[in-house]
Parts: sequence; C-alpha cells; structure tokens
Amino acid sequence: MPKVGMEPVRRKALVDAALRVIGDQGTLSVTMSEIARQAGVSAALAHHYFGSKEQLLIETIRSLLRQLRDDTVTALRAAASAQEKLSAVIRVSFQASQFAPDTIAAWLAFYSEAQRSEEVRRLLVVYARRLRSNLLASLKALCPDDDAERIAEGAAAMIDGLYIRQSLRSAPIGIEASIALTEDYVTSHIDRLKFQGTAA
Amino acid sequence: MPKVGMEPVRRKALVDAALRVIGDQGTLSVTMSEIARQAGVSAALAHHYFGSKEQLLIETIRSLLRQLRDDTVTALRAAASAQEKLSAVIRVSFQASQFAPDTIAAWLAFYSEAQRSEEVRRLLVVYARRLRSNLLASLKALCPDDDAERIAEGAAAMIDGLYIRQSLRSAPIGIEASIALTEDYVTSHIDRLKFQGTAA
DNA sequence: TTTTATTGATTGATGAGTCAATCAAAAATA
DNA sequence: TATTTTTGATTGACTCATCAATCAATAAAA
Repeated sequence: MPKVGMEPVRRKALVDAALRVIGDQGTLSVTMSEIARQAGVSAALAHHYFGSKEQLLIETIRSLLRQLRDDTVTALRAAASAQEKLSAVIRVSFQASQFAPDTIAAWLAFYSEAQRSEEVRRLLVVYARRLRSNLLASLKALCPDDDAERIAEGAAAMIDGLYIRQSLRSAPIGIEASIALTEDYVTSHIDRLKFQGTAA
Repeated sequence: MPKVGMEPVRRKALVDAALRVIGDQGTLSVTMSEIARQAGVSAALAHHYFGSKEQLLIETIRSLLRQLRDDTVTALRAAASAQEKLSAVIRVSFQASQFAPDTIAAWLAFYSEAQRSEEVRRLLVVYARRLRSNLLASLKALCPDDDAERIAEGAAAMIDGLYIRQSLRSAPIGIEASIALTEDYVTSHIDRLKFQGTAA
C-alpha cells in the first residue's frame, strides 16, 4: 500500500483521532497506541510524523482552534449589523459541534494541561483573547468603550462558565437556553446604559 | 516515634499535601510518592490509610468542598438582608483562598477527572447545585421565581467562567473586579425587571 | 537503486499497589 | 514494679503493568 504523499493524510487522521480519543476519555492521558489504533495506523507511525506525543497534542489543539476561528469568520461575514455580529459570535460558541460533550471534555483537558505546558497555555490565551476581542468590536458600536470592555469580559466569562457547567451533565442547559442567557446578559446591560443615559 | 492515634493526623496531612501537589502541578497525574513525601511519610503509608490513589483524591475533593461550604455558611450567617446574602455568596466564591492560582488549578483538574470518575462527578454536581441554590434562595426574595432561576443560572455560570479564565493568568481579572462583574450582572437584571414591571 | 511508508519488537522509565519485617507504645500478666 | 504480649505505625524492597520512544527490517513506489 505504500503510496507516496501519505503524510498529510496520516497527519490529519491522527489529529482527528486524537481529538476523538481525548474527548471520549476526557483526559490527555491517552496512549499513542490508542490514538494510532483509531487512526488505523501503528503507534510507531504516529511518532514518525509527530516526533512526540506532546507535539501531536499541540497540533490537535491548533486544529480545534482553527476550526473555531473559521466558523467565527464565516458567521461574522453573514452578519450585517453590530447586534447581528454579536449574536453570531455567541452562537458560534454554542454551535452543536463545539458544545458536544466530547468536545467540551477535550477543552477541559486542554485547560488543565495549560497549567503545565507553556505552549498549550499560549494557545488557549489566543482563544480567550479572540473571543473577547470579537465581542468587544461589536459592543463598541453599541455602547461607550469602557462599558463595552466590561460587558465583553462578563460575556466571555459566562460563555466559558456555561461550558464548564455543561461538562457535568447535570441539569443540562440546552444550546438555545445557553445562547438566550448570554444574549440576555449583553442586551440587558446595554439597555440599562440607555436608561441611565436618558435619565442622567 | 510510633505513638497511638496517628491516623487522623496522617489522613489530614496527606489530604492537605495532595491538594498542594495537585494545585502545584495542575493535574491529578501526581504520584503517591510525591504526595507522601510532602506529607512527610512513605508512599506505603498513604496506601495503608487510603487504600488507593483514587480514594485519596476523592477525600481531597471532599475536603475542599467542605471548606467552601463552611465558609459559605459562616458568610450567610453574618448577612441580614437578601441583598447581603447574595453578595456574601458571590464574595465567598472569590475569596482569596479559593481564587488562588493553585486552588483554581486543582479545581480544573477535578473537573477534568469528573469526565472519568462517576464519584468525582457527583461531588462536583453537589457543588454546582449548592451554588445555584444559595443564589436562588436570596434571589427569590428579590424578584419573581422564574426570573430568579434564570439569574441564578447565569450568575453561577459567570462565577465558574471567571475561574476558568483566571486559570490562564493572562489579562488577570482581580478578585474585586470579579466580584463587581458578578454583582453587576445580578443587580442589572433585577433592576431591569423593576423597570419593566412599572412600565407594564 | 534510492527514497518513502510502515510496522513489530524492544527498551527504559515510571508508578501504583503489595508485603514482610521492624519498632515502639500500650496492655496484660506475673 | 518488672516482664511479656499484643497491636498500631511505618517503611524498604519488590512486583507487575503501562507507555513513550527507538530501531531495525520490509515493502512498494520512483
């Protein structure tokens, strides 16, 4: 079977398998063998292409982040007004693929790993910044800058918090309810500023 | 040195050491040897008293939860009005001991472990329920029940989210700012209900 | 024939859990 | 009180399993 040009195919298969296995087991303490098995190759091949487990894991996170970024960009393009963009950013965070139990479990495992691996931490900081800045951009069109900062901070925290609560799978808040809760937070604050603005 | 009655002393020392080591390394993949070393005893003794690593970890989580509950009870006792109680619950979540990097890292590790261990998951569900119900009790005195439910849900999510964001140690939001953000969320929503109420 | 893809077998390290042995306090007995 | 027995506390050494990483060998293109 050895055809030439297998490298990108195998890399993708391994990264996808890694995400599956990590999500399934809810930990980064998964074996290279298991990942390789799921990808349909030997563990030795995984090492051949990635050099180390650490490297494979990092590529896996990168892949997850890339996916999220692409979805966000697409959603933002389709949105016209600031309100729509805001809604789009929130919506993407809770879209089915991101909010699936396995994906959440994987995110959680990555956050935990960030305590040890500087590179993983850096990647997650990129995610946090991106979320905050996407929210901020739209918010600044709707309220004063410093209020926008605070609201963006709060909304980002709420999104992450809904994730972590979802991971416990008790009193499961649905996708729509999560979106509603977050949008409610944002609009409620913007509204209040209007009232205060007219009152003052 | 073998005196009698060492068991409770050693158990506590081991549980405390476990929390320290887990917080420090940010993972449950810590060795019994290391925990024992920190507690000043041999790994064999840790096994003697706890039977297994899993069991020691569970006792450690229990200890953390107990601490949090006690602090909450104390804070609630000192609060008179519903507003004060609400504020107290929020404040306890962010009090220095809970919000310290090591403690947050430990929490994160436990959440991750909950994906695998049913017992760990159960314990964290207890925490989530308790937080929600503490918030709910005070909120119900301040607004209609179904609004209270939503606000409690949102506030709990925001608290957890601020934790997770804190764990990345980038753009570190301080304790006071976190409290302010959460209280702001709650009061803003209650206020809005009042406006709507008078307007309708 | 040279290069790329691929794997089985092996190695070396690590870590949980077990066990038999030791040591000293406490309790019982003389 | 002095001596023996019992029991709790404690550990070093060991076993057994797991796993990341390496390597030599093979097979099929180019």
